[in-house]
Amino acid sequence: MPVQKIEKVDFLLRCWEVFNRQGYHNTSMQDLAKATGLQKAGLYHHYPTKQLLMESVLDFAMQRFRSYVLAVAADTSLPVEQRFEKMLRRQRRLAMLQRQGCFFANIALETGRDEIFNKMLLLAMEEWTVSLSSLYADRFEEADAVMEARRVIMEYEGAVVFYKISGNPQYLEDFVTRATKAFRAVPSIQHIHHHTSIGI
Amino acid sequence: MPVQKIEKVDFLLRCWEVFNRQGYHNTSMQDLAKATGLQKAGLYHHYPTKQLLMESVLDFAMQRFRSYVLAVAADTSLPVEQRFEKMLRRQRRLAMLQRQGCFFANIALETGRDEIFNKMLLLAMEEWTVSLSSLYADRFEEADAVMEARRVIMEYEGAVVFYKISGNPQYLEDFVTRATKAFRAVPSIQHIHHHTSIGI
Amino acid sequence: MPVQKIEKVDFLLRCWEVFNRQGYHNTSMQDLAKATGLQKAGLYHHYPTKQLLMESVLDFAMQRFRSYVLAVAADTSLPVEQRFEKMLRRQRRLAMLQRQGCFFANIALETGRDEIFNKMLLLAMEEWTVSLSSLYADRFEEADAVMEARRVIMEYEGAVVFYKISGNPQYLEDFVTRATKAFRAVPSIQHIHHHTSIGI
Amino acid sequence: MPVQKIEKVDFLLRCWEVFNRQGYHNTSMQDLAKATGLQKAGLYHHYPTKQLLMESVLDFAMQRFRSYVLAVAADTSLPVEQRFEKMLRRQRRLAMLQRQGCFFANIALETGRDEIFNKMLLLAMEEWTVSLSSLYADRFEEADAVMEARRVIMEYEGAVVFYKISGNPQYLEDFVTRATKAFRAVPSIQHIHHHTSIGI
DNA sequence: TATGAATGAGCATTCATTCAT
DNA sequence: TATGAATGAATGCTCATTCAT
Repeated sequence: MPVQKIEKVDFLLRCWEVFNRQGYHNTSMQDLAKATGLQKAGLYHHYPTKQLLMESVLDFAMQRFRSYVLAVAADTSLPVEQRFEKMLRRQRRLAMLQRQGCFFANIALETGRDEIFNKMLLLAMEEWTVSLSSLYADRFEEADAVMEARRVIMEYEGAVVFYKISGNPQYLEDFVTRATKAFRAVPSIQHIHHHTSIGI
Repeated sequence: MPVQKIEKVDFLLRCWEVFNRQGYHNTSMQDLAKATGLQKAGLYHHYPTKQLLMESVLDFAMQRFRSYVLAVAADTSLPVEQRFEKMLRRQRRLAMLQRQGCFFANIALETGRDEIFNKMLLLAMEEWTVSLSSLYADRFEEADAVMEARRVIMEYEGAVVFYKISGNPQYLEDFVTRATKAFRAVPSIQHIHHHTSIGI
Repeated sequence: MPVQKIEKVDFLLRCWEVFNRQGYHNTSMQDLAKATGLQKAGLYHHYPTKQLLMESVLDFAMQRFRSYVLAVAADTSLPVEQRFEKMLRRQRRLAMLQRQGCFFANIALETGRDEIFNKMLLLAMEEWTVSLSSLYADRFEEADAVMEARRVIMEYEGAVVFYKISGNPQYLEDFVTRATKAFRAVPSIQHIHHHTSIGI
Repeated sequence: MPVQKIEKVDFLLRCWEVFNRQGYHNTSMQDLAKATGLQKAGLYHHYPTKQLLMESVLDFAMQRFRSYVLAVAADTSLPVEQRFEKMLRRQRRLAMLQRQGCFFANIALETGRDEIFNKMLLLAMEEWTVSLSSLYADRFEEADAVMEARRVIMEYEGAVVFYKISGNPQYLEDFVTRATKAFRAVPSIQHIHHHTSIGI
């Protein structure tokens, strides 16, 4: 019963854990009630349907993803390369929590055809892309940066598939190594721009 | 002797369609009965549990994937580049059938944590990797070919995630274009070997 | 607060009737729903499984047996012989309700090998034995009183078997007559004690 | 498939074991098929319904009971007391086979109200009574012998109830001891008759 | 004679949801 | 606001039985 804000966060966190572990359809309101300590009817007091509850959870998951992963990209106190690697490492760590993989992809593949959460999920994926592309913008032009960011996210999602069915974290580790090395291999264009602007 | 109401292949195909459309947990035996024209109890005459039925469906899906996608890699009547592109195009076409994406990834992300189909799924992904790496072997050494094949499959799976929540086939199209171009950009080592062997 | 559709005692009584009439395995939750006026799902709100429901019913049956049959043994307002006969008559009456016989024996023979209700059933039989032996204590020493009580209960259970397959209440009637006569034939040791104590 | 006589006996024996272990309602045709090695449809080839199959099994059980237990009473090569004890010992041994108790009583209490096997069961119980009373005829007049035989059978059935829920064979052992001792305690009237007839 | 396939009804149990208090 | 009680529909699975071959 989220009377205070802190309790609401805790409530959504627990729901997120259950949905992430069991999937959307395989999670019952009963499961959520048990996980949160509320009565089943209590859930309906706050969220009129399971679907709307899930939307709140997706929203909550995006907020957490933003502050834990995406925020790294904006942390200008670190050099770009370090920010890039740190982001990927955090994605990886997230996927390995109880071997749940990527929450967004889990729900995407399970419910994509139902068109039920697609709007939120696509927004999440696009925000992620924009965030990561802000790092690639140091090395590529705008359009290429976005494309490369999306490509790396795709690769990550695929790595998660291999990880999830094998339980082997090496797939994720290799992904981070590979992507980071590739990132470092591209020379910064910021530098060039700098020189140019100074030169003139 | 067996006076079946439906051919086994046809039966499994219909089940595959339903599972692919609705996912494992969200598909009921009733759904499968309706789709195949059998009674619920009739399903149980042939498959003792839903899980074992799904295993047969996974097996069937792998066979079809083998003959429709993986077989292309072995078709030496075509040059390597054409085989590569043809394979990816067929993967893409498969994903776009009723916007179902990749059957293996769908089930992987939905049931991965249950460890229920992981063995079969991992075998499928590895066979796919081996098949695709046989094309990369034309450009890379053994180890690198495998790694590059796996990387491309991962990218494909990620592209499918984007496709599934957006409905936009461009994600898949771009993937095919990108991967094919990258493949063509790498010079064949067959050529070099040839020269070398002749040179000596 | 609890806005129940049916009183708990009434609910358990109806379930007891059904189980007693049809046996454990041959009674479905549907049968119990119909008999109690609840929906099937409603039953599960109160009892998580059929087995646990049955345990509650067994408990309820024991309580009723206690207050209807066993209580007679403790009613010191009646002479021992009358209490003895009254107890047996009440057992008999119970067995003849809808020709159901002895609930405990019914369930015992049906589910005994499953070891599912044995603990409760044995407790019931032992309590019954203790209760009846308190009357025999007027005629026998402790150990013999218990043995004789158990023997008479056994004879009763056998009489019920004959009654149940024949529908002929004479078997039960004869049992009551026989046991009562035998009881009366044994001289009270209370009496002897009396004389002795006076004699000294 | 009882092609030969010996196979039919074996078939019925296996069915008897299953019914005795699981009860009538809790035994499925599937269970019987598995136990006998026949196909389910094969069972229906020989017995049109489960109920009729059970009737054959009851018949078979009675035959076996006759030759294993009741036959002892007719074995005039042994003195009456030994025949009596031997009969009870065999009953007891039968009840302890896999702790199944008395087949007739099991089915009686489970299905008695259904009136479905009562005719056969009552015949069995009466034949048993007659057989045992032939031994009591050595000690009692006709009517008393029958009554006493019935009473001892009842006591046995009750002992089986205690045995089945406790698993403790002492209940059966005590029954045999008690009944045998009581039998021996009654003087033979054969002797008296002899003297009388000779005397005149 | 024997059997694999099939079925309609039913099993214990769970679902998302509603409602009176 | 919170909850115990209730529900109609559905879940995976089993039942006794039938039928074509």
